[in-house]
This record gives sequence, C-alpha cells and structure tokens, in this order.
Amino acid sequence: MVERRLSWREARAEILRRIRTGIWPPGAQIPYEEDLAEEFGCGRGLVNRALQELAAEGVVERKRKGGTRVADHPVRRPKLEIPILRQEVEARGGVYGHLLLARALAPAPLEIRGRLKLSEAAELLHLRTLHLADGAPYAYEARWISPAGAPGVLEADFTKISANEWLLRHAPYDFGEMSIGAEAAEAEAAAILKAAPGAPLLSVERTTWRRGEEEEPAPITFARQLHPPGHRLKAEL
Amino acid sequence: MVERRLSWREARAEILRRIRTGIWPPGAQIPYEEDLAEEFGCGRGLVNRALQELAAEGVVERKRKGGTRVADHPVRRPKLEIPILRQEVEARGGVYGHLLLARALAPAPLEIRGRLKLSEAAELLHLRTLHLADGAPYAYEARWISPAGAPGVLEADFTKISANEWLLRHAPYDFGEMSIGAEAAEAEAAAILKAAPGAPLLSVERTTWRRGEEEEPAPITFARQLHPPGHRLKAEL
DNA sequence: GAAATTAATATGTCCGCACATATTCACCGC
DNA sequence: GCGGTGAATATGTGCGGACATATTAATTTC
Repeated sequence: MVERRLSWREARAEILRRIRTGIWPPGAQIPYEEDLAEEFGCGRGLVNRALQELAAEGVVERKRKGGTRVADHPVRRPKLEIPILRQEVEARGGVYGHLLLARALAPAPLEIRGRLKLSEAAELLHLRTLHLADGAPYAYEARWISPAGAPGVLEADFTKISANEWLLRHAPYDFGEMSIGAEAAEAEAAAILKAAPGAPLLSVERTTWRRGEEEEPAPITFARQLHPPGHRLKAEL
Repeated sequence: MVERRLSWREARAEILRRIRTGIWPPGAQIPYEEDLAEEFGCGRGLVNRALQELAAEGVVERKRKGGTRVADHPVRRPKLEIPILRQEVEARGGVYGHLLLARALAPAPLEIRGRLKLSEAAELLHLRTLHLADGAPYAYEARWISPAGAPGVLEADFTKISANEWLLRHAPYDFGEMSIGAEAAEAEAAAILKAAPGAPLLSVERTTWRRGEEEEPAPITFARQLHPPGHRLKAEL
C-alpha cells in the first residue's frame, strides 16, 4: 500500500519496484488503471502514463480489455554511452584527431554486401581511418559507404571531417545494428594500432539504413572499428 | 506546415523529422509548445508529451522559460539486447546450463573492493561459474556478492539456480554499470572455455547497487564474464 | 448447438483548465 | 554601475471528463 499521493514518475517507480521485487511476478496480471489510481491517490491519466512508459520499455504488455500483465522477460536495456568517437574522446578530456589512410571506390566485397543486404554488386566508397586521442591510436576503422544511400558522399573531403560526422550530418540514418566482439590483431591492424600481433582488440561494427518514403530501406554504411588492447565500452544499467 | 490534426505520436514523428532533415539544426530553438500545438491542430498537452519523450531520449533539451532547443549532438543511445545469459542462450534456441566451479566466503580482494566502492574489507561470497549453451562453454563467470547487499545469499544453492537469476529474484538492483572489453585468455580461462591460451575473449563486467531508503547505496555484486572467441554482443541503433 | 449480434469493459487518446516551478528580464534603489 | 526584487513566461504536472477502439463475454437468432 502507498501512503502519499504519487506523481506519475513515482507511480512508475512503484510499479517497477513491485515487478522487480517479485510482488508482481512475470506473467502476472496487474491491477486495472482505475484501481491503481485509487491506491496511488492520483488520476487514471497518471497511471496510464506510467504504464505506457513501462510498456514501451518492454516491462509490461498491455491489451485493450484484458488489462496489463508483466512481460515474461521484463527487459533491462542497458544504455550504451556515446558511441560517437569524437564525443567519446572529448568527454574524457582528450583531443580528438583522425587520419585518412585510404580511400577507394570499388565493388563491394561479398562480406560487406551481406552486411548491407545489397542484392547487386554496387560500387561502394571504401575508407580506412585511424582515430586518435591525444595523438595516440584510439580506433582503426574500415568503412564502406553506399553512394546511393548517402548522396554527395563522393565529393566530401574526409581528410577534414571524419566520415562518421559527415554521415551524421548529411545522411542521417533511421535504424541500424551494432555488434561488439573481441578479435586477435592481424599484422596490419597491429602495426597501425601499435599493438602486438595477435593482441586482443575490441571490435565494434555498425550498419545503418535509411527508411525511404515508401520504398525499401536503403543501406547507408557499414563500419568496423578496432580498438587497441585495454579499451572498454561503458554502459549504464 | 502540417495539414491534418496530429496525434502525439505523429507530432513526435514530425518534430523528429524536422530535426533529422536539418530544418531545425542542432542548437536551434524550437517553437513554443503553444505555437506548435496551433500548427499541428492539437492541444498543448500532446505537443508537451511529444517533446518530453524527445527530451528523455536526448534529442532536445528543455528549460523552463527558455524553451526547447535541439541538442548539440542529438544523441542516439543504442540499446543492448538482453544481457541475461539464460535468455540470451534460449533466445537463440539453445539449451542453457551452468556449472558451479567454486564457492568461497573470503575477504574482498582490493580490486573488487574498488569496483564495489567498499570502504572496509568486508567478507564477500565468491563464485566461479561456467555457463553453457547446448553443452558448449558460453561464458566463464567470476562473481563477488556482498551478503549485506543480498540478504540470504549465503543460504542459496547456486548449483540449482544461477547466481544471476537468484539475485534478479531476491536482490533486485536499482542501478549499475557495465563495461565491455577484449582480453587475452590466461591459462585457467583458456582451459575452461576450451580456447587457445592468449585467444581474444570478450569481457563483460557488471556492477550493481541497491539504493537504500535514506541510506547510502549498498553494493550488491560485481561479475566478470569471459566469452569464448567469436562471441559477439548485438545492439539496435 | 453454432453463428451472428450486441453489450460490457479496459486501455488509448485527447481536450481544457488550473496551478506549480524554474528561469529570465526589466526595473528599482543605492 | 551594481545588486536585489518582482513580474513575465515557458515548461511541468495534474485533474476530470469525454469519446475512440479493441477485445472479450453474453445474448440472441437461426
């Protein structure tokens, strides 16, 4: 039971607490909005808002007539902090820099075509960039960009602005995927990152698409960033 | 300009569109709620709701008196998928299992004390567990649990239920951190995970706390999971 | 008894209003 | 000028009511 009159944020917190502590276990039916509103001493609107947020987060499932129930797997979605390299570096008080090591327009390798879900073998812009923090290697990036998904990309000068930032500005994506793993440094990456060959590198891959008006989603870019040994990504739970 | 009367979801989408397409560039001031409400043909409440969601996502920044402006770096927070091993395994259609390799009550090592921000050298429950997917090594976990933060933990039988799930059920956390990196397999981990010594392992560390009523937050647990080579974490952008 | 219709119900959406709260800005006295 | 004071203002929160919509349950009809 609750004593005070709750705000909608407090109501959400209280509901979440009851789910987390097992008072309302997964699959259980939650009291109706009106009943909760009465218990919490607030209007139905506030309970509705709280429950809608929880539903959006995947904690509960709601159906008209049939009420609200706790999701089978109440999800906790950790939020990864800033995946944009420049911000990552500057947030730590470092000076960001980048070097364009290679630039080429070439047919997409098979692996990349798969990542971007490209049916035909289109020509892609391929870039290799070294990102620096305070002059030290921070990430070695291999990137493929679809000129169809990012108009104007062939004219851009990526020695001045990083591909990451250019794309963010000129070809914003609608959705994408990210994948994180550990890889052994092969010779080239080891040399560039000043790591020992075979050293464990953190690998971060990103693929992004743009959703057309009524067409099929168009791939924009695929990028793989390799971080030197010791690098860690942080997230909040 | 907009023709139809918009719902709050449509309003949010329209505002997001204007930001993404650069009509309202980063740093720009957004019209006031009332003006937008008039343009969208809806009440201020709906515009308020739309803008609040965008503010919660970090797309815009709002201040009382001073209005709403587009964030300098309209943030995209990738959502990591299910970090709970059992669900991770079962979602891929695998059979989950786990083996308790070691259990001991011992004073906290210095490194762990630092992670949990423990001032005194309290005794912690230390566990080493091998998580399995279809019988194959999936993750090798080293975990320290504070009996103070997780009452009853000393009586739990972790051969039957994994520490992860026991904690989720009996000592839910309020907040925590997560850190992801790549490490070379030392001898013990390599043997247990059936990997070559020195092979690149994905390391996932989690620390969780519970927020007391009015007291200081109490640490619950710190866990480090090492995944065999090739393992990748997925996230949506 | 099966199928179609109707009623009941819980959530979804929205409005108009009111008041709280934080911040800015103009004004005032010195 | 300079610091303090108070009004103006945009957002934050909340209520109560209304109607829409989807789904289930009950009822009627064949």
